[in-house]
Amino acid sequence: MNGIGFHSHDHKSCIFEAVKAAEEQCCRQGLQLTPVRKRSLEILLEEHRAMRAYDLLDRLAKDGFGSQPPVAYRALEFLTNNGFVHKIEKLNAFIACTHRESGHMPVFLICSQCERVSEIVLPEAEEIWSGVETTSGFSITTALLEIEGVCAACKVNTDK
Amino acid sequence: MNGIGFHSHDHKSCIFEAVKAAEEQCCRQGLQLTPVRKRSLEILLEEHRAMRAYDLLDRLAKDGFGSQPPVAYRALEFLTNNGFVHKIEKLNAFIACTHRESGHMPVFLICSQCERVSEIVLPEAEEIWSGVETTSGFSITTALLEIEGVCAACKVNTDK
DNA sequence: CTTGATATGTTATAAAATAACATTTAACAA
DNA sequence: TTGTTAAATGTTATTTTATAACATATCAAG
Ligand SMILES: [Zn+2]
Ligand SMILES: [Zn+2]
Ligand SMILES: [Zn+2]
Ligand SMILES: [Zn+2]
Repeated sequence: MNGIGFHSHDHKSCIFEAVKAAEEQCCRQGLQLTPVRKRSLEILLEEHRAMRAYDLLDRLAKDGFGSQPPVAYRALEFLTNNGFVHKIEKLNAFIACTHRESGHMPVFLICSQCERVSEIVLPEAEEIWSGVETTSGFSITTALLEIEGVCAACKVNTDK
Repeated sequence: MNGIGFHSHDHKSCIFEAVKAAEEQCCRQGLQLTPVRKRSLEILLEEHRAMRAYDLLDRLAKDGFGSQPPVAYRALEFLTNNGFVHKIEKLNAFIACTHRESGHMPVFLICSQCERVSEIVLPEAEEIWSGVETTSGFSITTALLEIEGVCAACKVNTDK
């Protein structure tokens, strides 16, 4: 067990399950989870935090893959396009998805102190988005919700 | 009148009012709305769309201000810190705020076709954010909600 | 007048992302 | 088999976005 993403969990099985789910989804949808793509997903899952593209690139290069920016950006494009990874725009960084429901619109809590990022479920989200569509006549394709602040753990530390 | 931000409005008075409000707020809070800062706000208000920092810089340089990146970035930092301008993270671009309530958390609709951006009010927002705080123990400082899709006008054009 | 704080200006550099093109790989048709 | 394609990977070069570092100017307080 390991304290990550604001709370402890069994990280090894979490990686294993996520990779397996990705493999299955790729199989079903005829997508190619090639070595560099799979390894990128694994690295992001292992880190379990928002990683910048160039940090991922370093890791990939050490593992014998190409060492130039497009190597990382292409893998990230594939992974984000297919929902395995999300981009945190505020951080120019990427994080492995921790929710297996396809097509969900991710919501992130970003702690300014420990820099950890937690992907949460906002049950009201769908309802809100459809309300916006109704009142504005705007057809939503993607919604990005990034919430910045101080996580519970850091608050405790600060109080001391 | 001019079609901007998904709907028509009196743009000149909209600029005038916003600049006046900024001046008053700066006066009240002891902030300095210096020439370059004021001009930056005016340009963003005139454009009434998301502008990239280097586009703003070009405009400032033409108006006799400095021509190097920090000139634009510093003005933008002042304006965003004080709520006169918002950054659209998805576009790496900046847009003048169209809501005068201080401390509001902005919500943006970004049209993928015409690239126009509209800042909207989401009445449920405060309630949702505080719900997140309660359930997660996370203290929110800022929330970023960027919604991408197709605006009503572009939908009509596409249907034709 | 001096000092310190704030703002502006510059040069240089860092960080993030993409364009363009060559090479490889694997599936497929002739 | 062999030629033909499409997808993926690799590289070099460049663009786009943002900041560091430092010099100069402005102005109010002491
Ligand atoms: Zn997710
Ligand atoms: Zn934290
Ligand atoms: Zn606003
Ligand atoms: Zn549109």
